Amino acid sequence: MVTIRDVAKESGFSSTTVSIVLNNAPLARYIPPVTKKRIERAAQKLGYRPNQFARSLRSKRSHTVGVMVFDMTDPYCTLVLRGIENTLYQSSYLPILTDVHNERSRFERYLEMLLDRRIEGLIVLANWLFLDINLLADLEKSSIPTAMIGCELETDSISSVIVDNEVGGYLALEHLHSLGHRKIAFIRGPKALTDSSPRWRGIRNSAKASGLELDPRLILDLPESRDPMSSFESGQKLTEELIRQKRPFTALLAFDDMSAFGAIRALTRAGVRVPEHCSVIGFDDIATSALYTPSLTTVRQPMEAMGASAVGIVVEGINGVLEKREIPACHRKVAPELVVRESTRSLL
Amino acid sequence: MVTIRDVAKESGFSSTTVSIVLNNAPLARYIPPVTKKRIERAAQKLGYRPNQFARSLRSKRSHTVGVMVFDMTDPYCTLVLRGIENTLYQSSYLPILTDVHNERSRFERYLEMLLDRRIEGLIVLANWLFLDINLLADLEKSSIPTAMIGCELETDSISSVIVDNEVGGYLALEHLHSLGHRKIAFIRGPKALTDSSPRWRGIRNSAKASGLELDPRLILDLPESRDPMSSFESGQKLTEELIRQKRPFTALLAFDDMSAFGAIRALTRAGVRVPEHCSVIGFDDIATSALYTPSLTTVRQPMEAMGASAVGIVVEGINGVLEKREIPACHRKVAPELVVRESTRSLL
DNA sequence: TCCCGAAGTTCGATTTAAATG
DNA sequence: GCATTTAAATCGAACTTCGGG
Repeated sequence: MVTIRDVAKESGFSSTTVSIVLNNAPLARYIPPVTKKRIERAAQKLGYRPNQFARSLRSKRSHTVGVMVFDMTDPYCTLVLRGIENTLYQSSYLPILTDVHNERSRFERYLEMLLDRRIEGLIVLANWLFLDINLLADLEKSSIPTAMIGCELETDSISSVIVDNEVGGYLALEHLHSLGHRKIAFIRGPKALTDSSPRWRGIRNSAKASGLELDPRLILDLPESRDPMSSFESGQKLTEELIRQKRPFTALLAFDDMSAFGAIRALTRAGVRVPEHCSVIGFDDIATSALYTPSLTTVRQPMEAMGASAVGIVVEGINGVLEKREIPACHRKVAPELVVRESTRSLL
Repeated sequence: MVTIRDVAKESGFSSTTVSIVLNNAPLARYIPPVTKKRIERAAQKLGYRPNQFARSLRSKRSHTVGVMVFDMTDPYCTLVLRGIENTLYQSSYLPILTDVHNERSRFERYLEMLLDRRIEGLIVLANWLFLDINLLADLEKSSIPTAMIGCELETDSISSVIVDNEVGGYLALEHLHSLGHRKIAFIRGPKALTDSSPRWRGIRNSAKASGLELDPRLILDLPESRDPMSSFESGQKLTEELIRQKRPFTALLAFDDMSAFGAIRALTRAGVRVPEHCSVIGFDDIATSALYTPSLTTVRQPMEAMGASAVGIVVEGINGVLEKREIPACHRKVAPELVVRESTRSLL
């Protein structure tokens, strides 16, 4: 490996001067262009690559941000990660992505690894269940700026970025109602998911606002689970149940896109065509939703923007730490957006 | 930050002894249990966490493997990444994942960053186009064990793991033929993709073996593109063209699952039901394929296994470097598997 | 005083060589 | 020679201090 001393020797200057020139440090002002040229050419020639370990050891900086995802296979992740990656790239931080598979042991081990690598910030993508996160214990004392996406913590030391579930629920039902649907079935989220209750609140508010009455027998709940795939399967099962029940409904509002796909599968198999005989609306707008047949009407979470926003918070936090400013945690709630596609149709 | 010297002071021993004990180095044999206990308790008490930068600086090891993906939003990636992550986790290497968005500039910048971080191995997931990879230039001299997934290079310094496209193509057509289909439409891959030609070769071989004649007017090609989404759109467009042409066909063999989805969308919109009026088969078995309505019959690439296999090669290569053994590059071709679901149906 | 460059110290852990009883 | 411990050198870069012109 070629070191700074090799460059010094090759160029005929001391390693101090080489360091100053290559880093364009303040003192570089005084160094004549000829010297700079010579040094730069020497570095070029030898293929000098500063050792980041030495540099980090000295500077106590890693230019690294940890990213923990609870389940990479959840399609919800991909676009959020895109947003994170893009924004970090612009800030010249290198993300270190870990996937904890919703397992406590992995969570702990990866957290240790990230801490060992001296990450300067942390972004947690808590996309699916598994709650009793005692990040706090290990994190609060480390004073690493942290942002969670998709889940808000009571603590005020950890920032968060979440979608406004209540508005989203409201939009979804409002859309179905405006199309003339009155007999509507609902698949609610699992109770343990923090998204579930505000989303349902928005639905109830929307119902109240339009004078719609909700039939309790058309309201079902997804079971607890730590697997995104189960959302699909449960969506399918619950819808089959709904059909067996023979209570008529002309539209179905699913908790998320995955359960909506399950519902469509069940309906189609039962000979109920979507959207001709029954409209279906989802939530999230994952990549598959646009590709589905029929393409899915849904409430979009601005996932890339959410990822970018989390990075913004964390980078701001890092700057705060560097300048010894105290930056309070912030909690952002972003607005979702209705995306109308083929799976919903007007009764009018 | 608490250093080894703090632990030394706290325990009453020198930092040398502390290091020996905590690392359980060979010399630890001579150190009496009492001393060890004292040191361990001191470390515990202070919450000592060895500085990886200092350690890496000394040992010249990073315990890190770089992973470059050409496009994270390609659904093909997710499961491969799972396989990579899982296997690296077991080997105690930390993956550093970068997404180059199929952009040359990002590729180069991220490669620099990874090299700066002294990755000990590299895995490249070349899932979609963008060929003229001159990795070689930067990589061969660095002597970092490298494995590519999904794309085989002529060079023999870089290992590869690819699916046996020819077998896959064979399986796909054989399946349709065995169901009684004789008028079959084909959507081939873009010419620039290395997967395209062997896959087509397998199809032709299968046709020959069963005495099936291929109608050139039912054979279309996906255009070049560096966006996985375009595969869907093009699949849809080409199928619409096919339908407009009014040449009858009872089955369609798509290049990949995305184009198959596009085809299904086009067929469905045209009132052709899948699989009642037309069977469709894809390639890859991405996550969405099982969720689609109808669920997609396809040729599965064992993606997790491919990821794991690449890690195996790279870790083996790292061990080789450490022991100064010369490990030749290896090229693995894994067998695909037919997955029969709802989108294909027998004519018999 | 201003400009230029070098010698020496520091970061934190590992390792070699060596000093004790 | 053996068990036990440690001082000092090392890794590579950056910064502080200082001297010569």
